[in-house]
Amino acid sequence: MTTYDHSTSETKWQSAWANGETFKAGLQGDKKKKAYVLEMFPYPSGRIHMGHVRNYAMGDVIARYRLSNGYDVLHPMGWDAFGMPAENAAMANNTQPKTWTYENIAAMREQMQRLGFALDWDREFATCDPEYYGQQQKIFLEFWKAGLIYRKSSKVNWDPVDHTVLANEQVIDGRGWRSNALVETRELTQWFFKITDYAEDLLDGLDGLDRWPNKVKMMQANWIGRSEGLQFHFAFADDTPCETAENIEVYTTRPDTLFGASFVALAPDHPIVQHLGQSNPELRAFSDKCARLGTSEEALERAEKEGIDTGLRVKHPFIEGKTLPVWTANFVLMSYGTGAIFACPAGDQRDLDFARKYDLPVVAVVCPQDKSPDEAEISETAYTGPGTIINSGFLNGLDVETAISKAIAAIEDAGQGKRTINYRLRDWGVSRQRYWGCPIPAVHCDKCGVVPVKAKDLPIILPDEVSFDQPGNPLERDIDWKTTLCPSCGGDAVRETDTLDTFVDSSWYFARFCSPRDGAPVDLKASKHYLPVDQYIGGVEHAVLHLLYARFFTRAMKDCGLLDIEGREPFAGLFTQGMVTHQTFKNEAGEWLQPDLVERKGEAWFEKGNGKPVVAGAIEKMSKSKLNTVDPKDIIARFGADVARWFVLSDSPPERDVEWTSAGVEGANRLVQRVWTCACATAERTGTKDVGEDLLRLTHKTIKAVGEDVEGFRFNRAIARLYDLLNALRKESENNNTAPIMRIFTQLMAPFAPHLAESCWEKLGGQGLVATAAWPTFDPALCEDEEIMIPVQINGKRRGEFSAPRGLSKDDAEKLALANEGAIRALNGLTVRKVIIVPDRIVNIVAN
RNA sequence: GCCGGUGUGGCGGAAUUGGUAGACGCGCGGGAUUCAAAAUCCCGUUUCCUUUAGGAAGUGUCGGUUCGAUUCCGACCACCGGCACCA
Repeated sequence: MTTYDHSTSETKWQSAWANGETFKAGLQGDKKKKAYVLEMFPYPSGRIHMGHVRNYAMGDVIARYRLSNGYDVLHPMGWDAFGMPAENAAMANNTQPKTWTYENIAAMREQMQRLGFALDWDREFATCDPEYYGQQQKIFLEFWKAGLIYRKSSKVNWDPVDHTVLANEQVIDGRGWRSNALVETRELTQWFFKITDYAEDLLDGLDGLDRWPNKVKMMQANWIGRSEGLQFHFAFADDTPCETAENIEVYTTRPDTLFGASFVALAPDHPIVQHLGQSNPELRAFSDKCARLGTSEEALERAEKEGIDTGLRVKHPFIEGKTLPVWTANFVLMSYGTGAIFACPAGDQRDLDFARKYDLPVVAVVCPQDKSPDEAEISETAYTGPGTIINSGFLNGLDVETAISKAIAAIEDAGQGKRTINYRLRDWGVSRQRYWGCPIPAVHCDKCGVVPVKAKDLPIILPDEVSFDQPGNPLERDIDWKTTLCPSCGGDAVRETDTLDTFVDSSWYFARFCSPRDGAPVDLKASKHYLPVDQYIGGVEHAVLHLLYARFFTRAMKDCGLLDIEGREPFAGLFTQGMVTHQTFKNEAGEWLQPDLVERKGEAWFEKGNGKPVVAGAIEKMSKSKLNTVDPKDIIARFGADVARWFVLSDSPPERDVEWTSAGVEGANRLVQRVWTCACATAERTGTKDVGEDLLRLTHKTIKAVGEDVEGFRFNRAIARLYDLLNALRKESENNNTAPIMRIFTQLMAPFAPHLAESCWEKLGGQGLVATAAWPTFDPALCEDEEIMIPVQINGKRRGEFSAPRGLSKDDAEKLALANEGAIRALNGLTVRKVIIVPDRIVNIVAN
């Protein structure tokens, strides 16, 4: 018997799998019974980290389990390879994004292959391959033809020093991350996908996603934010006409509170405010200040509520002669509804805070059930619940629901507005003023305007070499690349230099995996066979955007005839795993530091080597940009791939976040050695007697439980059960033939520690590869014990227990409980009032 | 700020979803083996009080429903994710 040598074993079995095309889709299992298992593909940052190992190990367990259960498994891998980090690296290291990206991909592929994942590498691609983004450009043209694409002006964060557009992430406290200049907002004409056309469809589709976590469905529903309400207009008061607008269009979900309206508020970037600002410096200053908050909704919402009176007044629609002041306020978003609201401070906390701050009137209009109208007055807390309408003319006495309908009817009758369904979801802006992305296949011609590139001229390939010595988008300065002929008139024209949001790349890659080398974006037969993805696995951080965009793409592609799929949903099953987090560190200059360059002395942290003080930051998900990643290479080198895989799955429930610690890796390594020792000892045993009934029962229970745990993503529990079975196996008498049980153990362990399992399988005389061996079955009769322990409680506290056969009658259970020694002791001096018996579970005696 | 989530021993966590709280692993303590160590094996390990045995408290905090609550309800606290140009 030798110690288990992981590196020999890994090399051996990885090449055996590769040579046997074990994980190639379409070659194993039953073609009619397919399983498409997919983990969200990684951004090629250069090195994999423990978060990747956890993510891909989970998918691998599922893929291997399905393979053992006779499925034709599609389990591919690729690279989400466009995006900003490549440009940043190019600037920092004087290299090209393309070079940097493909080198990273090579390094990460190598690391992943060492982990022995059951992947079909023949289907690999990167989104920055022209073969991929060329197909994406075809999709773009089809969407354009279908009316799903348009251009409009919208805001970007502008760095006035670097002359470049900044991502929200690059705006820190209102300043550019590199230049430290105060960020401005600029209007640019940009490309949009009409995702709002699918708002209702995307919302409805959530109902059918029974294998999605509720939290994700809820977040998506809230994001789409369907609301029913009233869109109507306020006419300007006679003494304050407005030059640019006839009236103010507002949207409200609470028209029942119109009588409580105390002001109208416009977004700071509302056209009316912009216009007034031209002649009102105070107003302009306010708009400018709001613009400096950047474009992120978070920044806008967290800013202190402020506003300014525009001086305009509007007529109240229901109260003759009453007018309301028109303010502009930073909590009103131009992007939602009409960019204008009416405020009823009594019924909305933000409106109330604002009204108190600027001394605007507050009139209670909804009286809660448990209060009388004179108690309904509002002080510091707005009332948003149900109740009876008061102080509201013709709506008085109605409940909220009825009042809403009646108010809408009144406005509609007066021709001032109509019932409207509104969505929070906005159209998807896909323009990026960057080089390292998929070029938008459009041409600007002075004569013909914006013209689509002809499909036969695709792909529009990015230039390989660009210069980053000036800020801004290198494509704009690349005259050779930019200059072209108009596809329509043949005259001189220029290419569109905006590239696509990288979310576009990841919105259909799962479909491309079905036929990765096809001349069309997706081969319809292949997509019909393999889609939808049966099990999609990725971080919760993608719960809204990526998943919503992919759902939109699936619908749009299907409607354009680019995709064939049963139903309209790309991911039938979704599992959102928790993140692997780690403390972040910064030096005095505010630069991120790697955890392994930092050491702790007492309560404080210092840089290793130079001893400079270090600021310990938040514990956040591992990400290359914050340098708080932990590379699995040391663990793999010391203990092997199986230990790394086993360890990341063994302790924490997959959906929970884990703070990274290597404490316990030795435990996983001990297990691997113990399994190998046990397998070797088993193979050498000569005992021929059947194993004991306890072990047999435990084995069947374990087969059942591990299967259920794997299907339910409870890998930590499955592993705990494997420990149990192994412990029992090791205690079994030398005289018994444990080989059949050890072979079952090996199979159950295989999805978690596949190399070790192959070695054990071979040692134990298993046929072929354990990877493709049929999953063991269990006998339900052996999964339940005949004798069970039943606890006895007195007044809810456990005082004893007795052993009894399963299915014991209630009468017998009561007798045995009352005769129980512990129960008798506890009942001393008490009178039994009631006995509660849950069969095969518990007996609770109530006494006093 | 808004939306979603999480909270159980020294640590990661388990608990058949309202029925014995702490499975399994890590760590720690004790022992065996060894010239010694490593490795391995065995035993113990929620806290506190009494020590064969027993009792009390205990699942972020406070309160509620129930014969019985980690599980259901209400309020609060802490942390994490997302917020449309990070991916």
